[in-house]
Amino acid sequence: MSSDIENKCAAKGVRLTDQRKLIAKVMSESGDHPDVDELHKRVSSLDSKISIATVYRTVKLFEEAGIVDKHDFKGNKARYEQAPTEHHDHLIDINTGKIIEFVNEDIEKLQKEVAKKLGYNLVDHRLELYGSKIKK
Amino acid sequence: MSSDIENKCAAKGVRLTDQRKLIAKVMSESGDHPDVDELHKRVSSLDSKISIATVYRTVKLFEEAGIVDKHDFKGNKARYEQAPTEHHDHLIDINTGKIIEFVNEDIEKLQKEVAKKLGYNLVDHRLELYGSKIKK
DNA sequence: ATAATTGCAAATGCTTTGCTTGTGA
DNA sequence: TCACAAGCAAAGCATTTGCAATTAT
Repeated sequence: MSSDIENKCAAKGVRLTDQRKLIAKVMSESGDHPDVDELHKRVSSLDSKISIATVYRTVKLFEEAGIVDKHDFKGNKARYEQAPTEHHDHLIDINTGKIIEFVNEDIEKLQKEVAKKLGYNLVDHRLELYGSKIKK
Repeated sequence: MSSDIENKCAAKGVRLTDQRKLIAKVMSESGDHPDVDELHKRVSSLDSKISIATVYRTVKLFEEAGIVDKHDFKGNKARYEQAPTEHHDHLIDINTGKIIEFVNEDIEKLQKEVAKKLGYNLVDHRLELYGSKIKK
């Protein structure tokens, strides 16, 4: 019962400690985009002595290994999610904070074109939509 | 010789102090996207006693009045630019930090469509491309 | 006149880090 | 074994804020 992220760590040669295993497990099972405090809260219920510094160091480690993605949405602290197999962007509900993932190949293609036209290779991008629910 | 931003302040009923006038002037004349430190540096050459707290308070004030835009590009501190008349997005050169502005109506339209399809009205968005220059 | 603004320094909030002890391979 | 990781508290950095003095309208 090693978690998804745990397997990726093994594959990347990242040393697995008990704490990292717990953080990996919690992140693997999280369907949302928790911030460090929230992660620490969730992990603490499994190991009450884990320090928040360890959570910070671990998410950074995972991020640098390409195992998790970090997001800095407007006005919020950094949030994390397990690196997805297929890329997606985010729509943030400005009233509730709810995050919805979406994929749009046309936009992806246009971004590459724009970059190319400006003389650049697209290395990374950030696309976030902020919206309010349409009432009916 | 009142600056562009100064006029907008008057129009919005924002009280104009000497310090604010200087910050408005510097921002009006800036073609780039300076951060608060840089703004403070530029303003200090006109008034050496202006405090950085005032710069922070003023850019926030201008931002809330819709007079300047704030950008939090990846890995950098907040940068500011005079609110443009026509919207644009940014491409950031990951090697030099250079910022290039661009407009793409197709992407804009697609963003609205994506939001609508998810049941949201698009209120705001963030699109940043990170790229490296194509060598020839 | 007087409510708003400034400058300063202290406080904040998130994140990183130094150091000593503990531990995975 | 022993280089690396954890826990703790202190430090860092960008930004905000309390307060007394100053200023714009």
